[in-house]
Amino acid sequence: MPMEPRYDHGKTEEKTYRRWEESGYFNPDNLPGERAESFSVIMPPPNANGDLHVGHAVFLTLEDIMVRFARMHGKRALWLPGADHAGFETHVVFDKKMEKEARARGAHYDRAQMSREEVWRATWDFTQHNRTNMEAQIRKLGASCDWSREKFTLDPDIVRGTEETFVRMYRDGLVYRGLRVVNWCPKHRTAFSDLEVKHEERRDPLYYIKYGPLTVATVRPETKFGDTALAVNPHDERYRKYAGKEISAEDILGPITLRVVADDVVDPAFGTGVVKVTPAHDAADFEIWQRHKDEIPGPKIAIDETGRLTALAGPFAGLKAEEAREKVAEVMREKGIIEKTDPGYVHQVTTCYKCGSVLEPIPKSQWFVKMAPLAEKAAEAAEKGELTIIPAHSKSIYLHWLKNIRDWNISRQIAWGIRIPAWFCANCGEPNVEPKIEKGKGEPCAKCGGGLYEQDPDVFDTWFSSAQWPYLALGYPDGRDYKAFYPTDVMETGYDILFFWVARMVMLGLYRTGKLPFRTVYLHGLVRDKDRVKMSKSKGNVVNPLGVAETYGADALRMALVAGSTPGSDIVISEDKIRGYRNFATKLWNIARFIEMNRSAPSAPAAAAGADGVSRRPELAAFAQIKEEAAEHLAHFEFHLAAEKIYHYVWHELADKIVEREKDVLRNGSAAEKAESCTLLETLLLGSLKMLHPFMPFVTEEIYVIFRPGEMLMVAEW
RNA sequence: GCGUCUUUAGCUCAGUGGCAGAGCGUCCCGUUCACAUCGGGAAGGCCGCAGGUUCGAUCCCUGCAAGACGCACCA
Repeated sequence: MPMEPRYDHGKTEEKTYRRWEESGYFNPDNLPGERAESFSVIMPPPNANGDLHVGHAVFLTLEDIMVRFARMHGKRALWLPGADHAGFETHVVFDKKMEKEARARGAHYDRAQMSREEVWRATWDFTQHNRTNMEAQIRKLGASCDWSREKFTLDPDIVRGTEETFVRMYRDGLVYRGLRVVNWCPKHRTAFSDLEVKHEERRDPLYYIKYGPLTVATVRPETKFGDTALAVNPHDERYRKYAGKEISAEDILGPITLRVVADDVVDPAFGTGVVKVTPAHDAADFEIWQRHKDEIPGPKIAIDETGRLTALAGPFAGLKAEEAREKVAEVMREKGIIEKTDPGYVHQVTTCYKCGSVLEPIPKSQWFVKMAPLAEKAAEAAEKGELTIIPAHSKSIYLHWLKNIRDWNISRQIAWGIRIPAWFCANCGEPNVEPKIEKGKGEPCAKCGGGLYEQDPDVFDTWFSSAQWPYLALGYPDGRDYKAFYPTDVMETGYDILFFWVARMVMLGLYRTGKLPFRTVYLHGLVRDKDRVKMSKSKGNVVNPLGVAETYGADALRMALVAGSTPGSDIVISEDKIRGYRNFATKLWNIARFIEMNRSAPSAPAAAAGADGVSRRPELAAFAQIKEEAAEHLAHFEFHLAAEKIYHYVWHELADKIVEREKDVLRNGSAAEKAESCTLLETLLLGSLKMLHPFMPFVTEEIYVIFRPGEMLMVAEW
């Protein structure tokens, strides 16, 4: 049957994927032949809260290339797919969806009107629906992952494993309950880890406020209702006489008395060299209090969880902190307490990475992971070279972070996630991680002897369970897959989650399994448009990978994402580039069509007849050279170099030179010459298809089956 | 403040211690040919700047400049 004059990806991609999937070869257990060596990659589970975006297409392409290459090299290749419940991320997406739906009904959505169980159930349904949708999208891009092993991050065994890790870490002293000033978002009403905050530059007035004989410079006069002390540097001659003494002052709500403590963190050169200590609303001040607990009072809550001033603020109670600022300053000015105001002070504020709200530091008891011992081992693995990070410079970024690490707050005040398996005594509030608790009853409380408990309402930071994904998804500790495929070979993901995810997987993997979860980390960049602008929905410059795959074919998109993109640097993509690779698929199709027409022409002798003469042809040696170089590039994770080399060979060598040269032979040569020519071209074509298959799996498979009916390129030898 | 990266053709990016590359764009020519989703050809570069190492540097080293990003409790 002659080949279609045009390659129509729309007609064939879905069919081809189905053929792969039905073959069962995505599952390493079903692969043909003896396969002693295994190769495993865990897919970063996409968030089950929306459509795939082009960033997903990047990692699906790169990982698929690795896996297909390994599979074609006779390895037991496993690529384990998953879906992420994505705790807080999904919480936010879900809220937006509910708000939108409520607005459409002319109603108002209020999460507080729903019980925890209702929220959970609705979010569950939402993610399961998205998950199905997402799986179909992953298939469209040609990902050869083993669907029979697919995991969800809330599968019972994952939840159990995560809880177990928490309990073990608690016993080992690596998890503790601590009262800290946390990063609190007054809009989302939850705390965040230090990674989830953004620092933003602001220009605000700096108020110089009189405290009796001393003056303090601050940008937040509204926090003064939470003041419990003043602090100066112990070496500051100007204030030595005040250190350790109390000062009295006329303040906004009447006279106050504050003790002045001496502390090294105070920079004599900044402002007046005197700091007001507000332990409830500033992390640094909280630490000053911790160092001077015997001398000064602890946190006084002047701002609540909604970001409004409390009763401590007297007439200002109920105002949002930012609204109150200038009002408080105004009254102080009237009372002559403000010495001066410097209007243009540039400083950093921490904001919510999701909504941009200025975060309100407030003191809360949360669960923290003690990072230093974990980080030390994670750093050591990279320093010793047991863990390779690509690109190499990422290693210094990784190490820099690990060496300056702070403890990790893993408590989140939302419903969607894995609930923390900790209990508080109903009587005295003492936290307890150990007792066997059924329906709130357990062993007597160690502190007060009570036997009734309430479970911590908080859930884990999603990254706490994600950090355990490689070994939990493989069935640690007893699973067959864990034994066969752990440690995995490569972790391929974006550089933007090096700390969030990669470093933490290394830490918890080492902690729990004693082994690195992967030997190599490959980091890809962010996708940008052709003007180098980061893609975002609000800018309207997003490339929808499914739309592109629809228009130009998944193969074209894949090549466009790989070619010209070096590891760790951002990926620039444009429609022109994608179109270029669509043209390449067409070119390949036409090369094949030309060869196919000639070999099946009535006058053509059987191709095999010319085989003897072909083996000596210089084109074969040249091809072998190209193939070796491409393999070398792939082995070194230089996907872009391999892609370009193969592209260049197929178009500018095979098509432009070899095929053109052979045309003459095919028209005018003897029967033997024609046969040799056919064999040569077919050999080079099939070899090229194999080389190219990991990059452009659909079109190559589609052509291959025409030449080798009944066979499958996916499991051919590379 | 600490750290990382980038700087190469009009644009977006590869690359190499020994004549500087691709895609797109531009210009010219070409469809009875596998392919106009194509072919042939052309123009276009102080490889950011200044030093150093070297027989030789776009590449290695140092400094500088510009830009991007990450980390960070100066109120």
